[in-house]
Formats: sequence, C-alpha cells, structure tokens
Amino acid sequence: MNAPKSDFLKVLTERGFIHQTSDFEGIDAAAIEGRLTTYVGYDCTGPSLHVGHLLSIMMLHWLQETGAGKPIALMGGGTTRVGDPSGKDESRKLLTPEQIEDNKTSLKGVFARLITFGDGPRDAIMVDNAEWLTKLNYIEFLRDVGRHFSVNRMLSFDSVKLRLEREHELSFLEFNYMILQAYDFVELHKRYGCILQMGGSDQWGNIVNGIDLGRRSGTSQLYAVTCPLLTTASGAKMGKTASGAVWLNADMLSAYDYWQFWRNTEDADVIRFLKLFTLLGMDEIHKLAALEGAGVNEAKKVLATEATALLHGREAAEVAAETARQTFEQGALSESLPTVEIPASSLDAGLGVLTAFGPEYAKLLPSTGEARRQVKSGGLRVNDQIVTDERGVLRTANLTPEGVIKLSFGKKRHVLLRAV
RNA sequence: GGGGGAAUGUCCCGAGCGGCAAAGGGGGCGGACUGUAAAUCCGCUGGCUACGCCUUCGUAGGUUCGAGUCCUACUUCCCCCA
Repeated sequence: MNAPKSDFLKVLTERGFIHQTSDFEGIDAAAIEGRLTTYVGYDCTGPSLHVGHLLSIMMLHWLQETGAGKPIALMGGGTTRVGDPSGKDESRKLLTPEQIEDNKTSLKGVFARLITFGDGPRDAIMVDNAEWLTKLNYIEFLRDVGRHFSVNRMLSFDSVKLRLEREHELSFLEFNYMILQAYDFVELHKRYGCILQMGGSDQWGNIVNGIDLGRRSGTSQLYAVTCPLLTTASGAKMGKTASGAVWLNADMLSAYDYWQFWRNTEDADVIRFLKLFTLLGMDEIHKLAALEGAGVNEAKKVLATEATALLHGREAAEVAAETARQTFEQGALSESLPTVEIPASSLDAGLGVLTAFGPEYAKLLPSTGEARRQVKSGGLRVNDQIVTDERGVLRTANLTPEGVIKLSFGKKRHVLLRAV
C-alpha cells in the first residue's frame, strides 16, 4: 500500500488503527473529497460498551476530526435480537426487545464524548437497524437478498466453522446474522450514502459480505477497514481488570478504576496505546517513547490520565491521578478512593472481616470462601495491616480519624468503608 | 433406518477399578522479586450461619449402605454401515 494522501488514512496508519483495508487507494480518494460516510455497528448485548469497542469509536472520531466524512454509529437494535455467533462457543441467550432497548439507551452516552452529533453534513448520526430489519418480509427478503448468498461459502466463515468444528450448536437464527449485517451496509448506503464500514478484524468476513451484496444489488463501490484485535504485548486478550470487564460507562466502572486499568499497562504496550487511545499529538508521543526503565511509569500516567479524560472528563481524570498518587506514591489514605457506605450499627455489633471484603460490602471478593483463602496467602489488609485471623471482626475502634476503614485486596485494590 | 462412541468442577482442555469435593494442565487470583511493568519462583483456584453442613460430573428415573463410575429412557454431537 502506498503512502496515504488523506489526513484520515495518514492518522489511522501512523497511529496503528489499520489491520486490513479492502481498497486503500479508493478509500483514500473518498476521504480527500470528504465523502467517506462511514458506519460502525454496535450490538446492544450489554448495558455498556467496553475498551474493545473504544478502538472503533476512536476511528470514527478521527474520521470526523480529519473531515473525511460523516460518522454513523449503528445501534444493533435489530441484529441483537438475532445474536452474533462470532467467536463464541455457545449461543447467547436471547434478549427481550425491552432489554435491548434499555441497553441501547445506556450505550448512547459514550459516543457523544468522542464524536459530535447533529444535523450538519459532517455531523455524526446514530441510527438503529431495528428500523428496517424488523419490517422485513421473509419471502421478499429471501428473493432479494438471500439468493445472493452461498451457503457453501457461509459455512467456510470462521464464525460458523468454529462452532461446527467444536461440535457446538449453531442455530439457524444465528446463522443469519451475517446476512443481516451485509444487508445493513447496503441499507445504510441507500439511506445515507454510506460507503465504508469499519470494525474489528473479526468482522472482516461480515463486512466483505456487505460489499459483495452491494455489488450485486447495484450500489456504488463499498469499502472495508478493520482494526487489529486488542491484545497485550504478552498475548492476553485485553479488556479485563481483576474485577471484570473494562466498561466505558461511569456507572459500571469508576473513573478511578478506569484510570488504574490504563496505569497498569505493560511496558511494551504503552506507546501503542497512547497512539490508539489518546488524542495526544504524535510528536508528544514520540517524546514519551524515549523514556526507559522506571521512567516508563511517567508515560503510563500520561496514558491513564489522557484516556480517562476522554471518557470521564478532564476533572475526573485529574482526581483519579491524584488519588492514585496519594495512595501509591505516598502510601497515604486518600478519601477519594472508591467508597462503600455501611450502617454504623453494624460496626457496633462487629462486622466479620471476611464478610466486609465479600460481595455484601466492599465487593473486593466474590465470596467469603475466597476471602478466607486470601487471608491464608496474605492478600488482605485492613488499614494497611495484614489480616491474619479470618475470624477477625471490624469494630468502631477500627475507624480512622477520617471515619473510614481502608480495606485492601492485593497491592492495588482499595475500598473505603464509611460508617453512616 | 442399523451399529459403535462421546458429554466431567458453569472460563477452557482433560484423567477418573462403586467410597469423590473428584488427578493433571491452561487461564485467573494472591505472595516474593520489581517500577502499580514484564520474566521468574511459591501458594490458592465449589458454596455456607464452617473441626460440621450443602450443592456439583448432559437430562430424568433405577440398582446399591454408598453412583461421575452400574442399569433404563431421553437430549445433543462424532464415526461406520444402508
């Protein structure tokens, strides 16, 4: 591939967003003319998106930022009713239309942080494929769309092949997912002149299906861009913290925890992530790249703060950074650590340590059994004192002058219990 | 249509003569070492009102003092014959 001429592809290329493209020159030309109306689809399977989705949202951001075209965030209100079989062994249990609707509402907020919505020609729009998918007539659909798909070929796609090879059930319902996604692409072209679909590298097959369907239905040339699948340098799938997925919604994962997630990046990933997940200029990133040894920690802090600021706002990011500084660098007690309120009466009565760490209170551990094991391996601390007695009890006397009890699990996770 | 196999700890892979909370990996978590990193080493890896109790081996029954293990039926998948 030749050097890109458009700002859009320049940025995407130098920041490492591109895994595969269907026609680099063609996309480049359309971007220069500013007519690269582009969509990315998001399923509504959960109440929040997670870091894995962030990559494609960033691509939409750059699309808009460089004036390459109009971003379309497609909510899969319709396709979610079918379920994408990609990469999963089991069928997901079907969500009710109500759940999907709730999820959709919950997902929306994140996009506005990174792309500008509105009515102008370059403003982003959000559409829901339920709008057209739920109105389809089966026989008509089969005749117009179904005839363009070869089952022989569909069977060869990874999403399908994986299930078949592993002897797992693949329902006819899920089998149709890729057809619907292809149809979406063509429909978005008809409605909004959309000519590019972006997505994760696992979506390549599905996107190309859409391009093929477009050609056969007489649309103009459609394009595909995929981004790499996110993994850490040591090969692990990215997007999990110790406490679970890295959600983008603030009510699912606090700004502090989000900041911590980025702070704990492996050395080898810092620069790559700065390019992908922050808006810092390349020259600035190159400066950070020069840091070595323990100095890399400075780059990690920048990464954490910038990434958090994008999603949760600058102020929340600064607070998270400061909380971390006090907690980790000074070993002091920061009152802005995640806090759980407990009735003062339960301290008067005495609260079992194991219970305090468990799912009812601090939620640092999933069960008291797990808490018990952690006591044995010295992983729990109360006010920085290692817990040695699993039958220990927290009382009012354990409250610090600030009126809290600091519970720590491992070296990195801390929760304050505040008596009220 | 006939014959032969398979399903195990709800993260995955995988052993399991009738006494089994069930071998071993991987992954995950904790500890040590570090820099809130990686690599390495050690420990842990069903639940609970906890020297005891409860729930787990595809589903439902049965035999037995006792079943993951034996029998019957069912479900799903694989292989061979037609």
